[in-house]
Amino acid sequence: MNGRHSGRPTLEEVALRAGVGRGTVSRVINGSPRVSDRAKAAVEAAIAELGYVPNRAARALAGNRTDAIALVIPEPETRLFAEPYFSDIIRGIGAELADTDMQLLLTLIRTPKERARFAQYLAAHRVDGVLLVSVHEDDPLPDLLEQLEMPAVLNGRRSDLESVSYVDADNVGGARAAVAHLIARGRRQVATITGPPDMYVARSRLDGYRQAVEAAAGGLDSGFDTALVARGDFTEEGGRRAMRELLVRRPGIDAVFAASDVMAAGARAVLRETGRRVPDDVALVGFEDSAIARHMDPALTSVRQPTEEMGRTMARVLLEEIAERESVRRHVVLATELVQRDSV
Amino acid sequence: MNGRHSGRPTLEEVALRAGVGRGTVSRVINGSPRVSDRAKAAVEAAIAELGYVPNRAARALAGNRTDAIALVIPEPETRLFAEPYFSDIIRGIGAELADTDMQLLLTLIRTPKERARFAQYLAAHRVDGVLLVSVHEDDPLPDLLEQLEMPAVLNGRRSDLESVSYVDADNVGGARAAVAHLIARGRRQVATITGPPDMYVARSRLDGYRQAVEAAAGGLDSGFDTALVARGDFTEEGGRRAMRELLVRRPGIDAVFAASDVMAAGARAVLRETGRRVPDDVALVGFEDSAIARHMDPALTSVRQPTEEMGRTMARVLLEEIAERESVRRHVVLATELVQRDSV
DNA sequence: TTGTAGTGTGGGAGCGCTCTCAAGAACCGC
DNA sequence: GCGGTTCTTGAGAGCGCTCCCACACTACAA
Repeated sequence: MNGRHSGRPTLEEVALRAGVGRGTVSRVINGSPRVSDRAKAAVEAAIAELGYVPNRAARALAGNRTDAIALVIPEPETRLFAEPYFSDIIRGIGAELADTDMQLLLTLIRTPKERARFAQYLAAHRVDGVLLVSVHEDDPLPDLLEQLEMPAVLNGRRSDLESVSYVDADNVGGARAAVAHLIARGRRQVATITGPPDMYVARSRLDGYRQAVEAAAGGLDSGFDTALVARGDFTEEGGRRAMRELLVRRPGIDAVFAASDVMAAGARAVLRETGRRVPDDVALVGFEDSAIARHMDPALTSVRQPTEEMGRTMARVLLEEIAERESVRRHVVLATELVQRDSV
Repeated sequence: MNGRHSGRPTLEEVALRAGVGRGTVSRVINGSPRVSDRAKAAVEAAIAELGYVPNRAARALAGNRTDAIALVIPEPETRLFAEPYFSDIIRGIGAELADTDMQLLLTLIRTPKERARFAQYLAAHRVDGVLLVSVHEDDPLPDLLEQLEMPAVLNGRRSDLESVSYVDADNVGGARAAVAHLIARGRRQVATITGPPDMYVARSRLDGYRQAVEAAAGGLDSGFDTALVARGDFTEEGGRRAMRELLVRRPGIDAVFAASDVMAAGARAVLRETGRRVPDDVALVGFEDSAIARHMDPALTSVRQPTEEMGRTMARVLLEEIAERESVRRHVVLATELVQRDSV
């Protein structure tokens, strides 16, 4: 640092070198069409020679924007973070943002205090938009975002009536396909382990299950039977409990659709304990196609979500929303796919 | 936005309301001691009444800093990202940063082009410091950081001579403990599957293995025997290949220390294929204590790293380095711990 | 009394950009 | 060849902060 001057060239110096005014340089940098080819070339040359890089802070200050978006992760979910799910989402977001000069801010929220702080943060408009993962039904954040007119995209939705933009996987379709597959393989007593009923994703997967069961008509011992539905909580222990419950209620079960791989892992353990073989005695399907699925024994058939694509889409949708002034809400649902392994 | 004015109060308005000058408000905000109690109280009241939040961009511009640090993740590693390892690191970083008003920028680097761009990014001083995870030996980034005098902390190190600050786990100690445990349980032909030799972490774990073997004296069939060392690459397939190799060379192996859980999973598959039981015929220990370890069958004994603590420490060290003007390099090594499960 | 430190304090200058506006250059049709 | 467009351009005026200097004012020593 040579005293006063920090060493890095400024827009003014570029202008001087290119023999044009500051305004022209600014126009070139921002891709304005109203610049002559000659001026543009001169500016570009000067930028290259000087190795000029715009000062982000100055830009943000003058332009009243930040060129940054926040990825918000509620702390209870940081465990979930450990799933390929999250890393894929993040990779997708990163890929979509790569060609932009948007920055991705990681914001973990763990305490109500931090939540309040984040609200203030938003109110101070320190980001241009927000990406929210794993929202719960009672999450106040989306509403706050809406109220502040802050561009935002959710990963998943809180309900059918979700007003904020979201990108979601086709949970209903995925679950339906999984259960239909079980039925097609001749299973006649297909149970399901659900997620917490206050989560939309859990209800959706249950809906898919129900649709497949009701569509099967005579292919099953019974129609939709609540005794075949056990409630889990997306944890392994929850999967265990639910599986035990199911076996008490209907010992003859020959297939289980678990609404998450982790719960499937719990169920699998109980099946083993009770001397049931997978898939010979009981077929098992999970949801998410996480690492666990591949490493289970036998490898778990599971419903895959296009996770990276979801991340990309979230970023794209958010950028669109930031770009346009009117806030048109976008709702995107991406298809899921059944990945067949050895547990069916 | 009501025309000219964006609505958010500025420092100037706070000053007006508090009946002081701009300088005084700034001093209060930045915790300068040279403010009278009376003035301080007045300013604080005004801030509260107005709900004032400093404008980050203006601050950055005027103060020539950014209050942001970058977490850099090389793309090939984003898979790794899916490990609890990363999420724990990130959680640790987040925890340490929570009380600061530092922002965490997520930067994925996947192509050489993006790498170049990031270099430019750094040169433009758009962050106050950098956190680098999973550095490879030939990674030029740390040197670039050093050259730019940019505060930086690595997760792990490139070699014994690492000059940049780093926070690492005690890989040697962890590996030594794991192998010593195998020997203590009476295993006499303990093999190891290593990581790529151009990774320091892989060499460290091999060192630990060697130390334990050499310390065992008569407790083993032989001393350090290169036939018992097979090279993997931290992938499951690599673990498989290495395991096959070992079985060809020494069919009587009764224990394997894999330098990562994923490779242990690969090894386990081969052991199963060749009709060997774990742990009855061959005991198995991994490293990392990832989710896979818990879900393997039998559950894998593995060396746990204090991951969240590593994240915290990285952030703390980086903040210190940013705070002080002299760049004193810090090297922190945190202890590991053997988590015993059923594979030994 | 005068001098010498030492506190608090206000406000000018400036960080590096974008935006706006008016003026000059170039071009059009008649 | 003229008035009227349209395009291009330079530069002033900020954006909201921090830094720093100078000016009170106090306190105490000479």
